[in-house]
Amino acid sequence: MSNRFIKKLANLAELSADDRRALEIVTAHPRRFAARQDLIREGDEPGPVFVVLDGWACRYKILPNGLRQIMAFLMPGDACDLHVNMLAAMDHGIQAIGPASVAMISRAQMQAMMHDHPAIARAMYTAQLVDEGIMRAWIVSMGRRSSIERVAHLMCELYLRARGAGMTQDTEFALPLSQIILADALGMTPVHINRVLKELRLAGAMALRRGSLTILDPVKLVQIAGFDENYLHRRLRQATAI
Amino acid sequence: MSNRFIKKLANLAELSADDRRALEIVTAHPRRFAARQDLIREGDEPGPVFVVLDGWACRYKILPNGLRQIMAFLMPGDACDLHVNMLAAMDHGIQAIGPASVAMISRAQMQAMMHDHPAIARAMYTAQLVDEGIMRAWIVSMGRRSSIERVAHLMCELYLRARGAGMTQDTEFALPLSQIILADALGMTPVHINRVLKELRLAGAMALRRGSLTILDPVKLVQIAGFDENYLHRRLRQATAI
DNA sequence: CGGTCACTTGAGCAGCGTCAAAACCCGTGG
DNA sequence: CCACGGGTTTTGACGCTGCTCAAGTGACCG
Repeated sequence: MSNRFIKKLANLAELSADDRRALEIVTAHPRRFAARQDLIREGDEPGPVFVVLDGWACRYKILPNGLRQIMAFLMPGDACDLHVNMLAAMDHGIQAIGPASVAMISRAQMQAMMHDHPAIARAMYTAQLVDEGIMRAWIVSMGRRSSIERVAHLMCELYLRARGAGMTQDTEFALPLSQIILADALGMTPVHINRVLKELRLAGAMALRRGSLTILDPVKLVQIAGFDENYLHRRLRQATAI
Repeated sequence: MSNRFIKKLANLAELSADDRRALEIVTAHPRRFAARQDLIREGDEPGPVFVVLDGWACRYKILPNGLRQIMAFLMPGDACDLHVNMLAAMDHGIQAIGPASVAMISRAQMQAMMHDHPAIARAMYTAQLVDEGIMRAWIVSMGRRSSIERVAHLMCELYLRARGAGMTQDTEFALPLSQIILADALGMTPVHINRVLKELRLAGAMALRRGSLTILDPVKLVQIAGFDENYLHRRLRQATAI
């Protein structure tokens, strides 16, 4: 029975039974985090690599004036940077959004595994590239999209990512993000998020309520967002030599 | 006589004479690009790793409606992602801003060099982490800073990065970016950029003109920007094992 | 059943965009 | 050397998107 991490990596590279076993071992003893608990804080010295197995987390930063900006969502299956611990201090925090279960893989473990399992290494590097693509897409959204386009675009992204981890049923999936969290991620105020969600609902594009998102009209949603899934790199280069 | 790339990497790891020689070789035959010429376009298959030796470039994306968003500046010494060619297609373009000189290092060359020169590998990975930190800082800026804060923050960043590559003299450095380019990078309109630059000039914080930026009052500029240099990781972890 | 938190809605405002015109800069060619 | 032309910079007037402030409703939990 494989977890979300394995499922996600399997989308990015061909994994042998042996590879899967190694991943099982390394994620066997996750740690539980409470809602709003920090996995690591800005300024802390980086430690193990985090892999979210269950629940959601986010990377965030608090400005001097108290405003918060979320820079990435980590959903089940997502890991954070491989090489962080070359740095002396974290430049941002990572926080559980709801209760979450997180595997913590030491640098040594990680290195051994990637050395012994090239396919895993390949998948991890690819995942990292996709994460960078997502960051760039966020920059584009914040810079050049209107609020309704921004919200629609994020929902398209999260839906596809959730589907990649096998977390969607049909047109619906669990999205445990409050409007406050969405506001912090999209650089808006909660009240404006609320109005935009209403507009999207009335337009018949999507409906977000009580922790789950329903895509009412995928075509319309994609069109509002100006969404192009290129950057998620679901179609990878075939047979990459290491 | 070492180039900007070597100078930058030397800030990130202890480089031996041998390491430096390897870097010299691999950057010995740069290619020249004209202003506005693409190094690579969105949709293209990724090829060699680019290293900007002279001039500036930017990562960018054009939206369906014709708007452009710049997601990163590459100044002399900067390289682009190590592992890109695991992906089938670029999700963004890279373009020279003015005339530029760019080394193109093949995957094979890069891998051999990083294998034979662990210090170079370390420096490259660290540079990559810093670049990610910069992207996150841009997200924060776009989401939660006012236009004047955003401009001031970018200038602080560019000044420190330029200094790291030895490209500043005292309080001034060459910044060959038009107001149009700045607008595309900061998610604003050129006319508003213009007004903000005027405001910063009148406030006695900084003056940008004719391709060069003068910091008039560093303290004031940093204060306006709410700038915290953490994310550039100029203080690295000591003696990192690989 | 009361307290806290998230959500919802309205009214008014301001930061930044739009549109437009003029001044400037610089390379080019007569 | 000067006139020309394209791009950039500058400035003004006006409007819209999204923020602020405020009040009220609903959901969940102890």
